[in-house]
Amino acid sequence: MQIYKALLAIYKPQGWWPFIDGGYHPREYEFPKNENQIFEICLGVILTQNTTFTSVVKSLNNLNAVNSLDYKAIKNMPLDALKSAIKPSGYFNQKANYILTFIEFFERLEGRTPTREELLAVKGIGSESADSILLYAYKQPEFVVDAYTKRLLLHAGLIDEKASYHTIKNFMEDEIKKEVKGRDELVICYQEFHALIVAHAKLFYSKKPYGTGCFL
DNA sequence: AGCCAGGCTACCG
DNA sequence: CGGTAGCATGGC
Repeated sequence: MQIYKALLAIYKPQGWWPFIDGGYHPREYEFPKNENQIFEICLGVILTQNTTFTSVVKSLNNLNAVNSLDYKAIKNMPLDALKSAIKPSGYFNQKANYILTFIEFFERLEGRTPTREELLAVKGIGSESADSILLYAYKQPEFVVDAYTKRLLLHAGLIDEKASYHTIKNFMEDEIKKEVKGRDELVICYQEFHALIVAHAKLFYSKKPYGTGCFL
């Protein structure tokens, strides 16, 4: 929580998850406001796997340009057109299939919030994507662990080199829960904390040796 | 030129 | 189980 407070003071609220038509929305936590925005987040989560978000924005804009930024339209796109649209995000063959598979899952939900186990059973959705979808699309208190989180915590001496995703996630959630009470407050803290880690780590944990210049 | 990006699956031992 | 090759484009 010391790290969280320091990052928040320096970088300010990040306002994740950004939407392509509205960008970031710091200090506004009522998003997503409708089913289309929920799906846009899920789509962004899949596209951003091992990819920069700027590349994802290009893909989302490509889809939007052909009026296909919703799950019904994507389902009706020719597969090649979908692959072409998401090409900037890389792994377009895999991701196109992941997206179509996810849409079938999303439709079967009929607006219901999925469980973590259900999400993990969808091909293309691993631990980080499941938690990102739950935290940002469905406002569930699930901390998102990514490569940056592990690098930062390792450099801070708070975790072991071989700590698993599950171990790191539990560590973060336990520490945060000591101080943050209330479900809504927890969700906001998880959302901002992960976003702040990314903002900070882009600057100090992208190049080896990781952590060079980190002032935390 | 080479490394990294807001990972995941399949397959290996 | 843990470990790793393959996936692919774009930016620096």
